[in-house]
Amino acid sequence: MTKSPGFDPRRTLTLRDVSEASGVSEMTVSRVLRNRGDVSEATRERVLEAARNLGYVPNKIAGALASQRVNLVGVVIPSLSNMVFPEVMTGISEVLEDTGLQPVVGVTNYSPEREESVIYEMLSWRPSGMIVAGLEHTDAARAMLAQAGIPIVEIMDIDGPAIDSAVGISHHRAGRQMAEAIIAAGYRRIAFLGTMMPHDHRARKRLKGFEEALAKSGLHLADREFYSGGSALLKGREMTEAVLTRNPDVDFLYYSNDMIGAGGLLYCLAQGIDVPGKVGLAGFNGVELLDGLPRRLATMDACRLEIGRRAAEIIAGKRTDGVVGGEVIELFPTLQPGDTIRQG
Amino acid sequence: MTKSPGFDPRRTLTLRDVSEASGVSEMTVSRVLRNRGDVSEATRERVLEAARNLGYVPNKIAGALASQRVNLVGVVIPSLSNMVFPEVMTGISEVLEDTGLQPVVGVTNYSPEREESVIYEMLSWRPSGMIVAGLEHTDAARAMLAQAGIPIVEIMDIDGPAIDSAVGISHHRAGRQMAEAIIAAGYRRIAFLGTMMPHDHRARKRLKGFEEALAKSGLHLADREFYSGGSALLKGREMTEAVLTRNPDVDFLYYSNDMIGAGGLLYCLAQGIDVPGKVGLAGFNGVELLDGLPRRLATMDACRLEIGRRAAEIIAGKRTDGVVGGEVIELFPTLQPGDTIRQG
DNA sequence: GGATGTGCTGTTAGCGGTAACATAGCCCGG
DNA sequence: CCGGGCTATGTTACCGCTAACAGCACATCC
Repeated sequence: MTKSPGFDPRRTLTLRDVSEASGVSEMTVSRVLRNRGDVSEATRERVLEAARNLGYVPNKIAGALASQRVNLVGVVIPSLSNMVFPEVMTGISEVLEDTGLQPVVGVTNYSPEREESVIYEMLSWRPSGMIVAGLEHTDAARAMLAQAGIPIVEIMDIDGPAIDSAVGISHHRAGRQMAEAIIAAGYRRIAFLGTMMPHDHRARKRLKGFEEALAKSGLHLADREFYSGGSALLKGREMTEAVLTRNPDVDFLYYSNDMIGAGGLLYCLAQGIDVPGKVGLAGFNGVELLDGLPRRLATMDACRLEIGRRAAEIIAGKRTDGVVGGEVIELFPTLQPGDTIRQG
Repeated sequence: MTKSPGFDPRRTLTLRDVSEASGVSEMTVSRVLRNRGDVSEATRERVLEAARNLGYVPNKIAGALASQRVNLVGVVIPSLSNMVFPEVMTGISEVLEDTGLQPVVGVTNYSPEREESVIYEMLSWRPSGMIVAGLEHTDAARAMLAQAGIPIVEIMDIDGPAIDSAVGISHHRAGRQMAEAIIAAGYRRIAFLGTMMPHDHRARKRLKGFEEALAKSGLHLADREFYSGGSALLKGREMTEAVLTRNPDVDFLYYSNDMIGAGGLLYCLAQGIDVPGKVGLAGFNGVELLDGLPRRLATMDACRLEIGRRAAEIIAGKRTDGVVGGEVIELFPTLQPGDTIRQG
């Protein structure tokens, strides 16, 4: 027994069904449904009513093939679970909302191979544009994107050559700035705690900038600790304990993201360690979560919302302009010292 | 000046281009690219080489239209930013990975109207199946889904009638169980702290079950506090302070999610309140984040990963089976007492 | 030797829409 | 009363690919 009601909608509906039900040509129905071209008010209503009664849902596959237009924007990001990309998505959606464009996300889990295949899949749907996180891609992926003939925006990072357009911050500079602030505050025995993912290029660039700035002041990392997987908050705690046990005279902990930084902060507070007096702490991203912690962790916001917005604007704009040249937009994150860096 | 290399890829490539480049018919190229039907090893290689050289990316729009098959599964969820749905997505992706099916997410922000339009958009791409969070939808949305002629799986919740299949837990029961555990532990003056979103039906059902269980023991909520927006961790803190100030003799705080529960826990610890002696706490979801907290918050996991997996399995299975009837799978969350409920 | 595969490739006819171009009715001015 | 310019609708030819079938060469079997 099927669960369908009285009449049988076995075959999926097409324009023809609506056209027959309303006594006009398929073309007229198409026009009504897309609000394009002139249709008399009378027929418009007749058609809409017929469509509604039948429960007709247009077939975008056919429409897209015929019109050579697809109102989709591919968004390729490494992960959904770290609070940073959802916010980028929010920015993108906000802007795309009233452009008729729709974002479609693909997740790569920081794997270049997976990214390549996600990009391939997406391009095979012939989207109107692509937004891809990062500047590092396989050669094949880069080639596909370059040849696609649609606007491409690489986001988050601008430390490197872009395929077309790019919107992001300089992670290298961000790392440097943080190091400078830490040194200025008088810390000298500085440790780094971060992810082990070889493909988190942005974390890597921050660390590089950070170390360069240390070197400029004649310093080098006193210790470093890496992790992968698991609860970032817990890992932050554990790593912090490991570093402070191994190296009790370390006076600053620089975390590659806020989540492990928060874990570290909670650990220090629980141990009664004087923060920021004896040990200073800093993370990266400016995630909302920090607002709820007992003490404000120093961080640097990554302009995530703004990056999403700008990227979407480029896609939406280019579609109308037909502009060819790529533009690179650099955003500047602000250092939020919070309460975990000594003032002075 | 265009940024294209030597030859000009102005027109996007089609099967014909590959067919001409390799000297076989379009059909043969199509067969090679899809690994379907017999093609001699010699031609297969010739075709693949030509395709690779040209940088050909198949047009799935055309393919889908011709074959009447779309390897997409629509996933409609209320939000990406609360850590619960990303995990569901993980489960879905895991299972879909090797079925040739691909998930496409749509986000509704807990708005029924937005959900309706997201569903409409998705159905217009004629996906192979749909996974939709929750059982509550507009009449129109429900009708569209029912008529679509594809497997529909409603997830997260099973307290109500499903359109087709459903995978989830009983939030009503979950609320009840938590109340029973709390009462059994000897708490009597119990407050609820949660979201204000009228469309978070699952939180609502948990509260309902919770109150019913209280009533059965002759109890009723001593206080309640609602919020919306902002950092959940911070809100949890603030709400907890508000409740405990207004009502100093409250001895248990039941939170509608782990994030505000975590905020509350941090607040209580900072205030030196005896947890779970003077005040007990419990949240809901079993998010990973809790692992990193100074004390383990009592919670109930919502089986998110498992829900995603099962839902995807139903979609993947039905496609091959052609089974019609809908199945309802109830999962049973386990109560994790943590350290914030007195041990009786 | 003719029937019967079997392995490979090509041909034809759409899939369900839409762009572009008719066409038909109507109003208008001269 | 005719040409011209509407507005409202219909016709035709695809969009790029694939299902289904057809064809052909060669091997196999009685």
